[in-house]
Amino acid sequence: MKIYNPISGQKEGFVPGGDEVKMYVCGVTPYDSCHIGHAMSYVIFDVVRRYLEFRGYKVKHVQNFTDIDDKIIARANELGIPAHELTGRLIDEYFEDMDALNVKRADIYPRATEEIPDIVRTVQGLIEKGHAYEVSGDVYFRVRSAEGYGKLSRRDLDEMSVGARVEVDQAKEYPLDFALWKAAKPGEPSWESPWGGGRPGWHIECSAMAIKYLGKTLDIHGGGQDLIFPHHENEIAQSEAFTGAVPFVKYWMHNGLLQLDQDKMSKSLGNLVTVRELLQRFSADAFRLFVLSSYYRSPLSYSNEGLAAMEKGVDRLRRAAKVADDEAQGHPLDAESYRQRFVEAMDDDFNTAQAVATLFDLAREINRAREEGAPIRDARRTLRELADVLGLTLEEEVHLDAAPYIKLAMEYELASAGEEQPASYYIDRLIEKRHELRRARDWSNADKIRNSLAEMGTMLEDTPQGTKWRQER
RNA sequence: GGCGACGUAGCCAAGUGGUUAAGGCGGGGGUCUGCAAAACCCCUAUUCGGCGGUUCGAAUCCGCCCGUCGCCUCCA
Repeated sequence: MKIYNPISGQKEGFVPGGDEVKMYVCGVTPYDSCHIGHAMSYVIFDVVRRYLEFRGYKVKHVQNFTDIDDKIIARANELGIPAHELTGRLIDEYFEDMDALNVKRADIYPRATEEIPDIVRTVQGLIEKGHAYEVSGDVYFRVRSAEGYGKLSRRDLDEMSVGARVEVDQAKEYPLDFALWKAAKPGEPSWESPWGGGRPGWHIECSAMAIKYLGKTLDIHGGGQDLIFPHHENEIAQSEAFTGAVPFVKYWMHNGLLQLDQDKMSKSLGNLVTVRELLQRFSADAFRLFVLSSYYRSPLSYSNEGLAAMEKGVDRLRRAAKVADDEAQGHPLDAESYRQRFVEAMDDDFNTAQAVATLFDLAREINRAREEGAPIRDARRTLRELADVLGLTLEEEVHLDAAPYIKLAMEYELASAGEEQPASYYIDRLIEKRHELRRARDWSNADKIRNSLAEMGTMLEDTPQGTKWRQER
């Protein structure tokens, strides 16, 4: 396997440090609902994790919640609730959203507020080693003391136009020094520390938690490209300074950002689509396919048209994965070459676009073999297995409101008012009715039923095994 | 201003030195069907933003130009 390493700028062979792949993914700061940019990132790293497991690696996956920061405090104040109540609520929502997207849960989800002792210990260690200093209750990291600062984001301290966009804080020794610990202002949530009441700075909790749960050296550390600077650069600086182990991370992975209407989708710009809004219109499979049809490092532009196209595509895969096997005779379709292509693609820095293409080719081959009457059971199983590596369930998500179907069934005297069978019951009745009409060669009335159902998104297909229906979104 | 990406068919998107430039969506034609739908088959970029250069050979390497975007500030 090869993974692109942003520090060297090249794809490098993947060799984990031990038996277990140590993987850390930057989690969310829960001050608002998850949007599809987050979803994209977590889908990508979910696939990284699934693929590693598929390849036989044992993976320990840790993902944090930064559940204390300025925005959380501001938002909680706005809503008039304690910060922990806000974050608790949003973390629950996060899990619901990710479950709906079929994102596997990480092994551990540490929260900054529950790791304060370790964070304090880390800050203290950095002070003792001369990499950090305290100024009236705040503690800053001494960027100048960090070996190779800027190696991830390719920045040179001397060339950075300090203060060009941010006001320089006079308390710091050096403008780019960043806060490890922030003294609490009155009324803010705070924790005790050797420097008085306060809370952790943004970057330190990731280092403290990663080191605590995964050790001094991580195999994979993931996040959005927007985290490269300053977040990940600072994580490297403080982690390496604290543990002395270099590198802190063997393979950094950064996903390109999701764009909407030409701009990056972000909370601060307000141009976002939440995961819930997305899932009202499209299936999780369609979204995953959308994300996985391009390279994880490239930016991607969200559009409803694009998602709709993926919905059609995923439908093809679903059908191929579902088709009946019958009692086919002859040489079974061998899907081994497709599995190989899939593995080859994924081995090359998770080339999911090629992997997806392989799935479509296999689907076509399955359909063709079925038409020729060859056994396809094994091939279908392979399709499902490979789809699962990409987190695609290939299951239809049908939840129909029975009311319009009852109404239609009543027109044909197939139901009476007050009945409450599920929608599928009435669809079956209507299909039977249509059969009668077709047997009587009353095509126009038979077509009328089919058209009425189609208007509700229920599409009929006449096959040798009888009439089947499926629901379109 | 500094750093970094990217520009491939109607749309999305792989491919990064050498047989016919993946795949999806859309479009056209056909097979099947009462008609459809689904599925399958065929077609849909002689060409990879533009101009030069290196090379036996470039979408792929180099230079310049044009255009788009991200980061440099909270962000997945």
